[in-house]
Amino acid sequence: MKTSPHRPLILKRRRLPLPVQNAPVETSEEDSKKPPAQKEPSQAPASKEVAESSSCKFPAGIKIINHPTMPNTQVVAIPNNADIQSIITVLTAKGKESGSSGPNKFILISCGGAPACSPGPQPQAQNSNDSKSTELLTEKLGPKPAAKDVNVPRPPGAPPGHRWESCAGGEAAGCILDSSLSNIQWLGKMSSDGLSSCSIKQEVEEKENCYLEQSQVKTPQVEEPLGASTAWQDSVSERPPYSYMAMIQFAINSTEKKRMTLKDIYTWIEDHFPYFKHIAKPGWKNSIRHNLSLHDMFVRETSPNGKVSFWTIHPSANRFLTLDQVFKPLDPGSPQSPEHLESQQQKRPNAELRRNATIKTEFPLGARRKMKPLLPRVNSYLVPIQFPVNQSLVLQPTVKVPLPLAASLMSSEVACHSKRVRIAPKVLLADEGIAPLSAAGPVKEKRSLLGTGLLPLLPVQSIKEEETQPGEDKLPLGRPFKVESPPLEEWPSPCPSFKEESSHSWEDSSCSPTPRPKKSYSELKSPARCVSEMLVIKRRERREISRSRRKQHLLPPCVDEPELVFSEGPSTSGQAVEHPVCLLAESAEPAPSLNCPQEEGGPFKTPIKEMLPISSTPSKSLVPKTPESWRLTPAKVRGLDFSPVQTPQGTFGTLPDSLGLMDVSTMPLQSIPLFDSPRELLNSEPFDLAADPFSSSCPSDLEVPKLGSPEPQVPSLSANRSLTEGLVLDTMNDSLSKILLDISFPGLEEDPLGPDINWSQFIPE
DNA sequence: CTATGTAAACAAC
DNA sequence: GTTGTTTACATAG
Repeated sequence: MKTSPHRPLILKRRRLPLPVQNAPVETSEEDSKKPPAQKEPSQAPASKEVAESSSCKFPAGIKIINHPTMPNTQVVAIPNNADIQSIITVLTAKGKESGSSGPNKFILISCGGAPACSPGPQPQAQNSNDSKSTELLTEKLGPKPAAKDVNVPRPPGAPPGHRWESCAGGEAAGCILDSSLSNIQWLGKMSSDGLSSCSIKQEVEEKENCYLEQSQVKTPQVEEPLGASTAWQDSVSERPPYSYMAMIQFAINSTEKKRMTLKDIYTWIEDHFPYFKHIAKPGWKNSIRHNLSLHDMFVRETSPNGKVSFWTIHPSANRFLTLDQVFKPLDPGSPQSPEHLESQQQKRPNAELRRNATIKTEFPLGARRKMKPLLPRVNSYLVPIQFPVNQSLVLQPTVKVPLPLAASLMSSEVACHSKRVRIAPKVLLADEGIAPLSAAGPVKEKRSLLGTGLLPLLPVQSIKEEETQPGEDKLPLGRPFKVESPPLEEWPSPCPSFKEESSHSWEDSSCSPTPRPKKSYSELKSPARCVSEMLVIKRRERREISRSRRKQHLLPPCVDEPELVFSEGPSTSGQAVEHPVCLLAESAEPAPSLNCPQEEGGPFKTPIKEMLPISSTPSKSLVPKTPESWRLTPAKVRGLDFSPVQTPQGTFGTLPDSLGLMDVSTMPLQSIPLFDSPRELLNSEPFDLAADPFSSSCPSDLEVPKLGSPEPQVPSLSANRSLTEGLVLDTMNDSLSKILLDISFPGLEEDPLGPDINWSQFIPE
């Protein structure tokens, strides 16, 4: 209202229609129209079958071998086309049965199999088809929830103002996917509830079949209507502890398609947080819009006809958070609303929070269940994750460090870094961003919200391209121009306007004192400012530079950032092995050597602010985007509080694909190929195996990125060895972690791991 | 300083 | 009027 002299000059915006949207571009309304009933039944048929057939047994086609060196650990070779979800279920059950005395850790690796069978998205297939495939996938998985789900009637009995989160409404739809098998929450429930291993299947089925049930399970009101009611009522009048950004994410993630119209977002929020409906000033909507525009993680997609805009979450930033995920009863008997929990936590010092969070992920479910959820706001960078940590570890053949250690690392991070523990290892941002690009080549998209859970490692080259270019694209772009169009136009793929960038650098900025990050920022920034400077008053200059809150990018443009797969020596000096994928790219770039965050802030740097520049930093995040830059730019994966998956590559080890735990927990595994043939790795740049990843005392150490050396450390992978991705399922911790396995190749040599195992048998080719 | 919230001015529909 | 973008300003940590 007050016409401030400072009023920015607003340039015209051009809206570009999404290029190819998904073939079936449905409006949210349409989605909503779909009957929820259908969903359940159709849900994850495959997994179900498997589960049923195998109930407590392993599905056929799976090979299990005791790990030669790790006690209570078995290596499970899974056909590509197998239903991972069900396998995990079974293994979990098995592990639980065995308890600590039996096999309780399972290293899952792909043993090939018919790829064709795998419903998972093919890495290579990109383009418009993707969208279709995605759709199909969706269909298979279940009916669409519909944005309207949001409006699903509250459970009878639920207090009016009371928030009946969980699966209610929009989430229901999304829940199906999120919460069903794909959502490993059930694991927790399983253990906490004391379900027998055999009941797992049942559990699963229940979830699949009845999303409402889910809500019941999770929803406090259902469990304890009376007790909670008071608190809940209060909550109605109290502002939820979630930031707008978080709420938007909850809303969007509550839908199956992970997209929502502005209106639906409003509705969802009002439905789930009565405060906004009854108490908040109308301005909250403005804030919502503001947040949507401000944060890069929110991407607007326009339907082909250009009439409908959907807001989505950038795949690389999406952690698939849902309201129910942040909610966790402190104790079985007295559930609390997420808000309360968070509020409580907020009061708590961060350190403590982190600790708790960590514990939560590390401890047995029983204990975990009591952990409070993370905070949404500032401290909430730590996002609650149902499924624990995901780290990538490289198991070396010549294990200097016993595998057990490695495994233990996963479960005992705490011990390692008493200081800071990363609670939720976020999935690597890079993954998604990179994956698509690499595979698609020109087409960037390949999003796989639904289907892509685990993408195969990307070819080095593609990655390279991405990274390289971004780095160079420091072209000044008119700042006012937020270039969405380029991407849109350029990308035929379904994924519309994603401003894709490969990720990298989280660490840069945070990681080290390295000048590089800043440099890039500044470089980028200035160009961006050009326009503004011209147009705007000088007085603002300064401010803009430092404070401008333009769209907050997910990732800083730093291209150099390498992704780490695993770390090297213990506090090594920052030397780390980079992900193969990144290697090339990096080499091209001038990379100053970075030290890891660890050094900086201690042994371990919390992803939180330090590590991940978060979204909100405006000025820094300024990245001029040229049309190309959008494409090429490395993910702007910058921040996220609630947001994005912050794991920068290095931090937890990066996974080339989007397979992070998050994916595991949130996506339907059955549709996802577990991993690709190790061959990819072979073909791609080898890691420097020389460095012993395990030498480092703890996982945290693993993440040291080695940006510096221009020369790729591409030493070489011994001919007889191969790296492949795998998952480690630790039933003791109920954790599922992604790992990199270094295995010796068949026939080539003897297996260092042990005579007992012939790894080659796991490797198809 | 950062992250967030709020208000507001505009622009494009 | 709605939606989307971008500033400005305020505030808490």
